[in-house]
Amino acid sequence: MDLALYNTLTKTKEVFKPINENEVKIYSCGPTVYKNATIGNMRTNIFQDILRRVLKYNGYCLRHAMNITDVGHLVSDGDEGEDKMLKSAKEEKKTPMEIANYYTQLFFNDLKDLNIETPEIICKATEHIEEMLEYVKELIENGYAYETSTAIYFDVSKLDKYPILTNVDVQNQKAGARVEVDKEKKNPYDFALWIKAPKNHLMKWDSPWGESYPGWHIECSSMGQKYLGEQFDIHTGGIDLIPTHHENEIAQSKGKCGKIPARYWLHGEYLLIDGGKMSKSLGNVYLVKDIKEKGYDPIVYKLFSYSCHYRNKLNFTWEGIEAAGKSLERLRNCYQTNLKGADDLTFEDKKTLEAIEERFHQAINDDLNMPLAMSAVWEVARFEKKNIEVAKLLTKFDTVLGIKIDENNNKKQELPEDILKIVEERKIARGNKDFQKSDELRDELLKKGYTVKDTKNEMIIEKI
RNA sequence: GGCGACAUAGCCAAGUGGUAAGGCACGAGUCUGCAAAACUCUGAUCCCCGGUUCAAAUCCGGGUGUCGCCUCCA
Repeated sequence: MDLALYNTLTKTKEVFKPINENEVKIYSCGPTVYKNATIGNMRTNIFQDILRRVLKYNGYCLRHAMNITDVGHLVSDGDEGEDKMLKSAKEEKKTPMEIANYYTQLFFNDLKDLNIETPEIICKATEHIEEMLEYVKELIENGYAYETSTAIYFDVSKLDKYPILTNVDVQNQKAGARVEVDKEKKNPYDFALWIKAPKNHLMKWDSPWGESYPGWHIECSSMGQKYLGEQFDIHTGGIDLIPTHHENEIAQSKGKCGKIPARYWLHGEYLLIDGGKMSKSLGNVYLVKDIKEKGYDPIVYKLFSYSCHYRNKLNFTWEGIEAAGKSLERLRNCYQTNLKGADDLTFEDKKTLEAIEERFHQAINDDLNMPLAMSAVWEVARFEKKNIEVAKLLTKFDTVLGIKIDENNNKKQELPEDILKIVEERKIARGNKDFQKSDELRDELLKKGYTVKDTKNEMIIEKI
């Protein structure tokens, strides 16, 4: 069954054909570790995780690299201004390295909470300064870069076409309409490859141009090439990276080796908050931590994101999270029910399940259509016959979903002794059909923060 | 000003030519001493107008509305 992916490069859905038959090489633009990753960032990571899992479902092996930007990301891409790492370091009175390590750790904690697979290769910008310098030198040798008093710039006019990802008329754009123009730049769209460090600049390295530091785009080009080669299969990132970062990565690669670094470019759309953009000024920036603090398993957010295709905007609301929370609970319950199910499956049943599995596979292979795939998942979850084979199929689906469907919602909790005592009393009262006392004890448990659910055979006590 | 996306039931959303997936909420029911949980059932002709077609939510034209990008951003 063919896997089709939407390629930003060609603006069409294409059948995916890897360069090497069995190993798919992917590069994902990772976090800039000077601040918390938001649930918006995480939507992109979830999308990338789905891509990984779908490729594996189709039998591919992966070589997936993701960078950690711990230097070189400027406040303004107009090439002046502070490095973000330095800005945070100053604000938090820490060294840039401390800041980077701290937020890198938080980032990986989020990935773990969301059950997102870690790429095979994690590469830090600060550990690849040599490679970046080499890359810039080659660009100069190839005639694609020039030096000014402040930086080494990439000369976009040397390219056959720029930009290629978006429809912008570079010639007729008003240069400097909103940003101050560096008079030494040859073209308004020229961007900095390497920047000469001002005095007192904290993060800087020796280079042929004195103490200096890398521009934003060069890290991805050089690390991508180092770990995946001059051209690899898939490059991913958020949609906002298209016009600047990815455009310039392509420019750099063309200047160095004449190739566009990846054949397929996949971009995840934005997450909206209450119908609009997430922004600090609106006070609607949420982190994974916030979802946890509201009492939800972070995986609820992951399941929530499956309600919408990755190339469409998804509107985040707490109502939506509540809905996804219910769904996750039901799915896990269904799995447990099937695990213990003893219904026999007929030949027809098996054929029905196979057909659903087929639909699931088609959905994920149709440009990772998770909303459609989920409808197949629900059909299996609601399958009238309860059998371990059904549970196994759900487990198979979960290799793509990654929602830990086999996690038991009702796992026994350690209850304090005073609570256990009340529970025992209530069991006796119910045994004697003393429902008045039973209800009183239920109220008492509620006051102490525990809910009670009576099922046929047992009493389920849960902490609120 | 330039570029682009979207508009489907109360909400989140699939579907891109043959008479509308799925989830949540609501309502009804089964079960239960009750409650909760669980389970079952129930809902839309697809922003408006015009056109193409045997046939359109789906294609074309024109409106209206919402949002995003063009400065850093997943």
